[in-house]
Amino acid sequence: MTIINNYQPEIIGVLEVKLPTFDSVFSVDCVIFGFEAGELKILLIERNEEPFKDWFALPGYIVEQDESIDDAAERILYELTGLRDLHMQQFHTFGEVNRHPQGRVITVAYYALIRINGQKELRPITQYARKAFWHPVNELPKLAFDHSEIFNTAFNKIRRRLNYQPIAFELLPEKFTLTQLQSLYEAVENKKLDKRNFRKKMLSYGFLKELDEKQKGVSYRAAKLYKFDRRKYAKIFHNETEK
Amino acid sequence: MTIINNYQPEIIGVLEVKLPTFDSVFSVDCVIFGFEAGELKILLIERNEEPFKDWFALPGYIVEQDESIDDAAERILYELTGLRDLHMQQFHTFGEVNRHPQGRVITVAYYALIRINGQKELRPITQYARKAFWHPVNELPKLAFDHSEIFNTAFNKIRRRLNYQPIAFELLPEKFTLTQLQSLYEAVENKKLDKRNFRKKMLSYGFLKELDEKQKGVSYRAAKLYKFDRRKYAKIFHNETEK
DNA sequence: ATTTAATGGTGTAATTTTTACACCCTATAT
DNA sequence: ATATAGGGTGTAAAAATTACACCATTAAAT
Repeated sequence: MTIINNYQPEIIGVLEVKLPTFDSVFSVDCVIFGFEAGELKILLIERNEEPFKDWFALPGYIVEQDESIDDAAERILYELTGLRDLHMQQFHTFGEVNRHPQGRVITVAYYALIRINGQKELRPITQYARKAFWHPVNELPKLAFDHSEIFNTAFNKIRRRLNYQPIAFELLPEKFTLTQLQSLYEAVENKKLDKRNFRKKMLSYGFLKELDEKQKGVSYRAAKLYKFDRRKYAKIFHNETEK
Repeated sequence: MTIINNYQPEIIGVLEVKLPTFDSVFSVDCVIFGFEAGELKILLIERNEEPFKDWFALPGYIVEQDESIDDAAERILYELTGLRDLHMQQFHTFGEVNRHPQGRVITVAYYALIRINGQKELRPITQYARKAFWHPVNELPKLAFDHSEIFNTAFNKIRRRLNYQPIAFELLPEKFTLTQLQSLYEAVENKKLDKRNFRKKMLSYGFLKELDEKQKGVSYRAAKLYKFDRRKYAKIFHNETEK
């Protein structure tokens, strides 16, 4: 049984006491989900640095000393992929001693869900990523570090949250059809749903706003477009927060 | 916009590259729930060290360099309270820059649910806690650091999980009555439940095993005792894991 | 102009789940 | 014996979920 042992307070000023420290690093990793062509995808980078140079990895890097981890997540995602202003949600911290080959690195993992369409080009700002790209969540390649495990944890999380958090609407364009919404649910849950029951249920919640617009550019009967009404949702569900 | 800047690889051996590091500390904090006398309680310590000397706080301390955070959580809880072999579950990491008055400390928070009765005495092993004790979750005092926020996050988490994870049984004695189970649900959800409906529903799940025993030492009609059947639960719910 | 291909859009009945609700039973203490 | 305190049970109404199939509309192809 190890007893906590390296706390040897040292008086610096009148009231300051130095914290016990050792070389340690923490990082954030981001699992960014998108939905395109009926497929669920995640954002990967191709690493340009050792270790795992040339491997695919989740966008992630080291947290600076003077930024919160939430801020770090936003900054790092931007620097590695060019994406910003997403609502990222922390979901788990991975702290195995040997998860990084070069030393002790604890990583806080975040996920976010975004619309792929209409996003500006993916373009890493730093040299640490050679490129960033979307990859379908089925048939994922091996990823650097323990990133496959991080991805699996994230996927399980959002799969579970899909049915009690309004996360689907973050993946779809602002205006979407009920069929698009349904195919997203089908992709995440990996099963077919009944069209009539799905529509009945979704509409019964009362937070979908039917627009006067229709789909355009399709070679078949155009579907009505809907919007997610965040205000109504908050009213109905008493603004339950999630942390 | 800060660009990642302090990664200056340095060749040490043939293949080793030094990681960028800075003084940083991470810790774990534990929110341990117990249930006693119809009340939900958590485990607090009275601090014996600056900062926040003499304050009440969640049991928590600094992770060692060579232990995983999961291991650290178990060790630290033991050292501060004398409790061990709980199943702790990580639930959130708190990373605000100024959450610790003496420097940058990121903390990974864990929760666990345990039976208070039959636990051995609470007895801190280290000097960092003067004592450890149970305190009802209603009327909690101000806690050190951001521990009140950590507690609130934990409480919201378990409140939500109560209805889709078998966590209630970790709080009760191995053999319990349906009334005890119900009063636990009522304490966590903070509302009265209907006795007949509650029993009907609980029993309908099929994972409660009725024993041939009855309650003892009560001055009224003794109630039947039940056990939670973990194997049946796993069968019924396909062993859904939670991370 | 007609046909084809592709998806849009709709209702009802059966089943299951949830809710609301009140009284007698039994063990102990007096 | 009786008072006390919680133990234990059923039914009907309402709500939610499931299963299930066909006609409508549009653009493109002919």
